[in-house]
Amino acid sequence: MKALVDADSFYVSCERVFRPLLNGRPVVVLSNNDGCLISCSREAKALGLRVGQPYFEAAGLLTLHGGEALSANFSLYTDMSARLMRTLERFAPRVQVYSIDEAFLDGGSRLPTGGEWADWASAIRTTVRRDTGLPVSIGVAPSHVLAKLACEKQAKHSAEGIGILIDPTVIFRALEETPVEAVWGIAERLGQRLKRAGLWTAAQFARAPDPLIRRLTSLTELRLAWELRGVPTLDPGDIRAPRKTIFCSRTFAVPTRRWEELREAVATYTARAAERLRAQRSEAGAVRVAIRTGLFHPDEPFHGDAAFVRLPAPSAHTPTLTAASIHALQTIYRPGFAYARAEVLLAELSDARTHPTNLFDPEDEAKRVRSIRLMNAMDRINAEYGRDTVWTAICGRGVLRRLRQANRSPRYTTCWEELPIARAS
DNA sequence: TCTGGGGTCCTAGGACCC
DNA sequence: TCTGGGGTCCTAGGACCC
Repeated sequence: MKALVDADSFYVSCERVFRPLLNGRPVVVLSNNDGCLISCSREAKALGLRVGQPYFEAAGLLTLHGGEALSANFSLYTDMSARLMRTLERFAPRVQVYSIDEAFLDGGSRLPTGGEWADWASAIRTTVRRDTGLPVSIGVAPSHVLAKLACEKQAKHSAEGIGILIDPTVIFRALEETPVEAVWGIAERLGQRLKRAGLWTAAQFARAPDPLIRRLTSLTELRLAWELRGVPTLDPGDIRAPRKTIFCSRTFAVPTRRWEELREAVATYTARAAERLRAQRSEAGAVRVAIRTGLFHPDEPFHGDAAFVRLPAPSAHTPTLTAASIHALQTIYRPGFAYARAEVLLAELSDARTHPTNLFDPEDEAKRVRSIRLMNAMDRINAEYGRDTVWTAICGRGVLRRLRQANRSPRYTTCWEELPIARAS
């Protein structure tokens, strides 16, 4: 049996833990630059607001109903997520962290059987609420996709916040009531393709012959069908496992035509990505840089391009990676365009601990060891005294580094200066 | 005026090899 | 008219997730 634990409106709930006055009101959390909605409270959803919607479309309605929009505070959310996952580890031998706000708990000898699933799930909800302040919904079923369905279709709509899909007739009824594009892993495009072939509901999809599914879609969707039949075929992975690629990108608060500013941005994103690279003890074998102009200005000429550069040897050394990414940028930059976004991708990652020692060139090897020590020192200083305490000069302090964040809450749990203060009254 | 930032997996097709 | 058969590796792009 699998259980999916999913925090309700996670980012909004994190904010509410420290500002209970936000409870019961329409609240949204915004993406970087206060661009889009990335989390909506139940009350905000009731107003018709949706994740992904641009903020300027939602602002009026939100104000009208006494709502509030908060800038994203990822330091807070990341820390709250870690607290949530630690709490869940008390309830199952195996916890697979699937995203910042979801985890699968896997059945084991410590889990109850039969009719006790609801009690077990209920205990999890109570404990998480007490220890972290976060509301969660829980779905229990024989496979990951069914657990997700139990969570989305039943738990989220019930007062208890718990959905159980174990009995085959109950499962089948739930599948009949679920449109095929509401299945986890099937979105609009695939949904249309399946419906054109007559598969309108999750039940029809699950019962379709394998060759038909395979002809219409890929292997991924065939596995989904098996999951809906109650056979686990998916390994949802764990976000704490080492990443295979590391990505850092931003849309600029103000577009730029200047090479120097673009170079600063690319250098900065490379440094950020390299920091995460070292945190997971990896090295990158290649760097990919992409830039593009804005998407929403039809009068501005469009240009977008990407370049992939392979390094002579895998590296986690920020200056080495930066030199590669700036070289890549040089090959794609075209003067005169108003660039609105840059991306840096570190690829071909390998384990830094297995980097072969260069026995034949002791000098080169000594240089490599020194560079690792330097990077470690930089990371430790920035961890202790704040992210931008030391940085490489090419990153600059340019305008592109700043984001619009009109309404960011304090980093209540990760910054001494911003701890909440309790006063006796 | 104002539209995010991460990831994963799969497939098709091109280039190349013998 | 008729133009092999088997492989690998790489990349772009599609589709999905939160």
